[in-house]
Amino acid sequence: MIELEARYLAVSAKAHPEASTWNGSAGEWHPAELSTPRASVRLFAAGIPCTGASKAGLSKNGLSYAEEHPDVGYLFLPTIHYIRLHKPEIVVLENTDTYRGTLSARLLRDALTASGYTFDERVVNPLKEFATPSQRKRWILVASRVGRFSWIYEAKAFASTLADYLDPEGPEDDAESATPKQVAAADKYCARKKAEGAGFARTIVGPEDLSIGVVPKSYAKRQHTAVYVRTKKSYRMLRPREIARLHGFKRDLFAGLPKTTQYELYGQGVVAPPFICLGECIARFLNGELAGVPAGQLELFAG
DNA sequence: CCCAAAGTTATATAAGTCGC
DNA sequence: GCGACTTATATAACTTTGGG
Repeated sequence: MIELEARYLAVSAKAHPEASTWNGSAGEWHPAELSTPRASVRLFAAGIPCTGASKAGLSKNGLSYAEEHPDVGYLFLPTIHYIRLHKPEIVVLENTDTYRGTLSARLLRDALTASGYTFDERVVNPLKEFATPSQRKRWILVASRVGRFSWIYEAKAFASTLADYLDPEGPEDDAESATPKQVAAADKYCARKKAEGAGFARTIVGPEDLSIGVVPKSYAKRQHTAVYVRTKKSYRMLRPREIARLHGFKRDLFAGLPKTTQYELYGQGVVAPPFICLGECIARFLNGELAGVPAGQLELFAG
C-alpha cells in the first residue's frame, strides 16, 4: 500500500496488518522497490490523485490540463512503469469521472495495450447503477493480461428514499444544528455566489429525498455550499455513520477516529457496492468462469 | 445550457490530551 | 498545573472546466 497521507495509511494498515506499507508519493520510489510477492495472481489497484483532474482542482489550481499539477500531474508515469515492470495479471485504475478525458488516461490505455493487456473501461454512477443514494461517479478501468475481462452487471437504479440512511430525529439534533447566526452567514454567502452566477448552492436534504450530492473530502470544513440535513431548528452536518450508509458500507468504518479524519476518508474514498461487485466479477473471471454475467444477461446479448 | 463539489488556504479561538 | 500539541469549531476569501 502506498499513501501520501500518514494518517490515512495508519487506518489502512490497522485494518490490513498483513500488508506492507509505504508512506509517501508513488513518484518517490523506483518501481523495482515496490514489488509484490509472486505467490499467485497479482492484482494492482491504483487511485492516482485526482486533484489535477477534478473540476474543483483544475479551478482552484488554475490548471489548463491535469498533468500541469506540480505534485500529482506526473504520477501516471510511475504507474505505467510499475505495470510494465511487474506485469500484474489484473490492473484496476480508479479516478474521478473527468479523468477519462485526460492525457494521462490516454497514455495509460496506450501503455496497457502495448504491454499486452486488454481492458474494460467505464464511468460508474452508484445512484443509477448500484441502487445506492450517492451520486459519486467514478472512472474505473480494469485491464487483464490473462484473457479478456468484461465487467458485466445488472444496472439497478436507487429507487428508495434517504429515510433508511439518515439517523431519525434525536436529542443530538439541537446541539448540532446551525445557529441562526450561522444560517444567516451561510445564506448571505450563498446569495452572493448566486448573484455572481455560481452554479452551486447549499443543499438541505431530508428523509423524503431520492438522492444525495457528493460529500467532498473537505466536508469537515463546513463549507456553506455543501450538503446538510434538515433539523427542527435549522440543519446539521451529515454524521460519519450516515455517510457510511449513504456510501453503501454495512458498518461505520472509521468510528473512534477524529471526526475530521472520518470525513476526509469518506470524502475521498469510493462508494462500496460497485467495487464489491467488481471484486466478485474479477474473482469469478480468474476462477475461469464467465465474467460475472448475471442470470438473464447472456440471453439478452444473444438476441 | 445547466450542472456539479476526492474544492484550497488562512486565520482565530477554544477545548481536550499528554508527559512531567 | 504548565506547556506543547492536537482537534474541533467558526469565518472568510477565492476558485471554474467539461460533460450530458
